[in-house]
Amino acid sequence: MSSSRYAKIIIDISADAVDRAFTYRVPEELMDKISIGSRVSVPFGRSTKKGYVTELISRADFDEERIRDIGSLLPDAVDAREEILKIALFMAERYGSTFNAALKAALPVKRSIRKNSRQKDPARTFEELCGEDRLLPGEMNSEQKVAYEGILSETGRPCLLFGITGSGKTLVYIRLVEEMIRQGKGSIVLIPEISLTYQTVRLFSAYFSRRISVLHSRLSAGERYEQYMKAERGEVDVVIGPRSAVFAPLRNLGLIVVDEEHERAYRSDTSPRYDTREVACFRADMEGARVVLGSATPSIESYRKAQSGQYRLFELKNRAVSGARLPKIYISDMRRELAEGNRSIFSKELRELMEDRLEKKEQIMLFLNRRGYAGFVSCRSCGYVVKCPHCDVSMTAHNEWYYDRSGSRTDAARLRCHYCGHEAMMPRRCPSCGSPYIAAFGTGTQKLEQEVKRAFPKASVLRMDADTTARKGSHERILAAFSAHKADILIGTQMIVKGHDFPEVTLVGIVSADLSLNVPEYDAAERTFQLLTQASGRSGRGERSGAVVIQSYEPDHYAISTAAAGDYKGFYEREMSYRKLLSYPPFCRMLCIRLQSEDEELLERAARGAERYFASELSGGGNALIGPCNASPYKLNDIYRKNLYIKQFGHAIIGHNINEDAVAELIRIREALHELITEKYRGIQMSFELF
DNA sequence: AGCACGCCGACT
DNA sequence: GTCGGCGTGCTC
Repeated sequence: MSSSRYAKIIIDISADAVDRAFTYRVPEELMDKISIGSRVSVPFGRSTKKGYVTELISRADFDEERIRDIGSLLPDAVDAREEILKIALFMAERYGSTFNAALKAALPVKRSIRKNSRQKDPARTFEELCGEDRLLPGEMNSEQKVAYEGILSETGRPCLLFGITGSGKTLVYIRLVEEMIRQGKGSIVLIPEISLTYQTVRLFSAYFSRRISVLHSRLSAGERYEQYMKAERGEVDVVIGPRSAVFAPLRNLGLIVVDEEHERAYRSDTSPRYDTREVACFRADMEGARVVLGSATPSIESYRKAQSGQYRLFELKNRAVSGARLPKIYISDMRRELAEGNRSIFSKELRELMEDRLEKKEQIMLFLNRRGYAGFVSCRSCGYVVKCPHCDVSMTAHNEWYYDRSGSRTDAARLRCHYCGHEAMMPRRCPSCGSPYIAAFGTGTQKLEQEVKRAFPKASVLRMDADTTARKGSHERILAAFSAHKADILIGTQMIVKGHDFPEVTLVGIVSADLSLNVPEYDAAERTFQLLTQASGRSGRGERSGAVVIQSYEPDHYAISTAAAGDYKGFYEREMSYRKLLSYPPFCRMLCIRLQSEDEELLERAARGAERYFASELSGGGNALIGPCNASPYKLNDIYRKNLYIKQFGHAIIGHNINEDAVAELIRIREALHELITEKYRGIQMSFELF
């Protein structure tokens, strides 16, 4: 370190033009203080900027005359550890972001905590929350032991822990973390999202109460920073948190667990659009740690990797708690219901089972993946559909009420855009033809609630969706009320499905399985299967056995039939043959290039330009371009969006480790198109996603 | 990201 | 004549 007279420094500006290292001279007094990852202040142009030291070198690699001195070493700033720099470099390369943007994703913002008397250590808060119902794990059963021993004996490969709901994956994680602690190593446990009631969080916080850091969305920037520094200082053995926790600066990392590995939340939706599982594997490989991916419904790509030997597979096929039975699953064919004259939201089966459960004072959950009152508003005379003026989507009707000047309650329908939040009045007459026959169609959770109340007037109903949980704490309040059996029926969107344990629920109704099946994405069936499996798992968790009703207009679809049969492998086979037929991942690697601009015409030209460039320079060698096509929605917040998809399946047939070559090829294509667009079509925003 | 340099339109 | 528009290019 003593001979390092120069430092390569990445300046803290997220722009392509400066996203490279600049060389600075290390002043005498900083020579023994600066190391890789140091946060420094440097003169840049005519201003002063912050930056990170990425390399120390002894000889100048730039015109000596023009090299400037490092200004100062920033006191108590968040230095990046060398591993984090390497991860950021990997992310910048793989996901096409700037190095800076990657570093920003990986490092917390330094912010001091406003010392507020009510603020506590988040781990403590969880401990108290768990209170008397300390959920202490017991002994592992034989399946769990096999997985545990196997994971510990595996070196090099990530492990996929495929365990049905209730098979006790968490106990395996806990024992692994304990073993790591015994070996003096730290662990990171990733979960798709943190809610106060999430079981894995509760178990971990109760079990590792002191030396755990819990990162959740309610932490302020200061608290987050504090938790980060605790890990940095070696004060914790376990960090549990969402995807960003994969960057936790634990010393001597031994294990990364990715729980519910199939969840979408593991893909970042802002640049850098990283896949947490890939980052976890990269980091673990670099630091000699193990990776465990756990799921009851593994993602197609992970299961495929387990099949091809890239991952090692462990299965938990039995429920850990004896006596817990799997629910009975009914599929209601809504076409037949309609043909038989049933035009209501409920199939005959669902209605009868609901009546039965209400009579027995058992609880019901109804799942519908659309909030608001109705999906769209349209004119029955001319067919006009009310659209958001800023987005290319139909407005959703919402029922709202307010107290007018005289103090009486008034109901009013309002229209809302679920993408940008734009609101408008429900028109009384068609804005296009003036006809009064304008009405709301389709069903959202609000309308479902209304229909439930009408059909079952004596039942008490709770609704949980983005609209009823807007205020802080309402999420927990609704779940607590339902848990205490203050309501018979809980209606909700996605958010009621995730990991909650209500022993008195003996009926789950999936009001429309088709909503997620019919989204225009290649993995719609996979996501439907996961959703149905997860929702079904909510029923009959206690002593009484449960039932599930799946309503669909497409009841023979394999995603529905295999989910109903609890047949993961059957689903996997069908889905794989579909993916193969249409050349979708994992039979290729796919790069999505998103272009956007306020200028629709410029966007059109850029997309065509990219298409032509691909055709003349990049096609062949197993590459194929799909598109350009309009993104969904085409216009969002007054910005037009188009996508191009490039598939790379030249190496796919080989089966083993196809991915890295294909990814390298797609990165090459991405760089070429990035250059083209930035040079020739200024004003176009560009981002990438890798599948 | 900033900031300067540079080359064309309407104003003190 | 010059003030100022933002296209282009550079920052160790």
